[in-house]
Amino acid sequence: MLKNSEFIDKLRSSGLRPTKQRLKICEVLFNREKTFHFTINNLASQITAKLNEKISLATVYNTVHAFKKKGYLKEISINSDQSYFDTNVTNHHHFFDEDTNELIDCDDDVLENLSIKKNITGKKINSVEVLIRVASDNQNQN
Amino acid sequence: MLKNSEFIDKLRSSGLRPTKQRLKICEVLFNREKTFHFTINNLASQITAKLNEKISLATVYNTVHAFKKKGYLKEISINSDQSYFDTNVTNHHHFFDEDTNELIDCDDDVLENLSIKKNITGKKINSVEVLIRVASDNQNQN
DNA sequence: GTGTGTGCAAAAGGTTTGCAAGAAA
DNA sequence: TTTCTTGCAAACCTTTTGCACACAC
Repeated sequence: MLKNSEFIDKLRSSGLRPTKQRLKICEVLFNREKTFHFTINNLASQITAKLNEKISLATVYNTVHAFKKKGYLKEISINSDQSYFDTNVTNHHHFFDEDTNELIDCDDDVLENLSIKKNITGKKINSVEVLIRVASDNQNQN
Repeated sequence: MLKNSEFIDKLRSSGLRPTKQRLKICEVLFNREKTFHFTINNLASQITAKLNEKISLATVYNTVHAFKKKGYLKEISINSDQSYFDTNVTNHHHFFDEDTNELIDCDDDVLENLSIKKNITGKKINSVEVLIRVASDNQNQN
């Protein structure tokens, strides 16, 4: 629940100009109690719905990528036709509900003592992502 | 290292007609010592290279999806502009080398005692995928 | 003023689809 | 002969790009 002036500071301190569009996007992304997951289209719709205003898709893409680069957003790996992002940038994992295409955060106690015992020589680990795919219990798979 | 007649049986028993194209794709995918990772374009190139023959991209897509559906292939979740598949359909995890866009299988001892302690109510777990992104140790991330 | 950001439309790139011709059963 | 499969091109959809205009500094 940040104020507009806080967004302006945040952007400026990252070297991003606080433009009208970026502030709108901040408002939709960060001015809420809980973190959440979204796709670009998803986000564009929310901007239109919440703010009664349209921002060019190209600008939404630009901004989301800029925010990701600055560490304000995380991209989640799912095989899907579109990219999912998360405003929760802390280290955590996900359930993916294949019935609804919904992403759900894992609580810390879902995956206790996950640890990587070995690594590729000469490489450093950038991230460890666990995705647990779930579906309705009585669903016919085929 | 399967023979052609084995592919024919395998396909027929899955309800897939053993067409010339599917057998060629089987040959490239399964007639080798080790399992491997590929993208569709990747696979199409290998078909052209190894068999000196071109198979329509649409057919490659069809076949790969049919094989995935039958459980002969696994799709790997990576945020990338294309889909990665694995001929190793056993339960295992991956490193993804962000420098080279290369997938590498995790040995079993990389992730010991990984276990899911809780699940979403009313859902069953279809899969648990761990992706460890790595990059060159001295790479400047920005 | 200078450099960055925006927005539109067009392009790109991977994937899917429609449909007619061909092959398997 | 009936059904499934192939192959091509076109369609599709998400994402990226080029460029002129506008805005932040």
